[in-house]
Amino acid sequence: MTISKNTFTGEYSYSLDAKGRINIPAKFRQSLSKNNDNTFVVTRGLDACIWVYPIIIWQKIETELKNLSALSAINRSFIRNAVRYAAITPYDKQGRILLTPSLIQYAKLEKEAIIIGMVNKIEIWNPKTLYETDKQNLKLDPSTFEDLAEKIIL
Amino acid sequence: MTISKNTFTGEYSYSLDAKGRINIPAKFRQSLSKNNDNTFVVTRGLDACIWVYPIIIWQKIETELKNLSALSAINRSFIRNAVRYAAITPYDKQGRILLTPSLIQYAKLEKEAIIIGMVNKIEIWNPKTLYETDKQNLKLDPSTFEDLAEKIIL
DNA sequence: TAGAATTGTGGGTAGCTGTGGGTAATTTTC
DNA sequence: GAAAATTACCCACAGCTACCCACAATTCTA
Repeated sequence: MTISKNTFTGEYSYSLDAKGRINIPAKFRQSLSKNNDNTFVVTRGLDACIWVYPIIIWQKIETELKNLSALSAINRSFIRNAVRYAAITPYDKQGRILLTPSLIQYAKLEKEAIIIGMVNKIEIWNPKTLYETDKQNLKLDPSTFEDLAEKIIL
Repeated sequence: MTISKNTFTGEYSYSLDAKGRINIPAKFRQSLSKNNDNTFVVTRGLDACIWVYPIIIWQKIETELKNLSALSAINRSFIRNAVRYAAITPYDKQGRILLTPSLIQYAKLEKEAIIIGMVNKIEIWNPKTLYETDKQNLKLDPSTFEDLAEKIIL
């Protein structure tokens, strides 16, 4: 099997139910390597969305965070935010994970949700917020985009 | 076999069926190297068409995207747009891949479709759109072509 | 040139996926 | 300690998808 594990791509539309559960696309679950024990870690994204990591990827991130210098104020605040809202959630028999009320509120999630594979992690968005963020991003420095595009897209 | 692997040339006319499946020309499938597991990746092209990559080429792109830091908002936006529309699709016993509704809509595909080999990737076009785009391109500044000519020896 | 193999296209179906809801166990509150 | 609220786990089911087979047209082969 050459398909890479713990790698996610594509955009999907799913719905958050009354209990705060949301389905992880079957393709994403199948991409999870066995040692993840059907478990993800959810936390606040740096954008107004929820980030979902396979647990073994998250563990690597935690180790890296520990190695960051504790002297820098930026680092301290980043670590605090990244770790503070993180929750471990195995998915149920139907493939759903449970989101915390705090995260649902942070991402302003309502019933409809967009799930995006971001290669090594997954993002959950309110469609409106995603649209607004896309619009904002168009204003970012275009030359940086072009540099990236030249380097990466074949 | 002297033909180089994962290289595609030529133009073909194929049809998209009611289920969103489209045949990949046999010559293109035969050109795929074994480690692709009969699998392509489809995504949005920069023009109004669908790009089809052999999966091992796409995986190189994924690896580079994984190495971009998520601390930068520009990086996040770039990754999101690069992978958002990408779908991994192995071809079936008849040699067809499945296109997502989103991509079909983006390329305005109807029943008839033109498939073009673009060396390291494949393009799928609505014939009308292709014709219009060709016409537009003739109006482009010819100096752009000359710039390219200096970089690429035909 | 006749037969064999391959190719492109259409369609059927079993099993999976996404979504809702129920219930017993557990925790919280008074 | 009892009642209320919350949580964890289970089942149901409609719709869809992946996989299979069929077949005509084309290409290959001897």
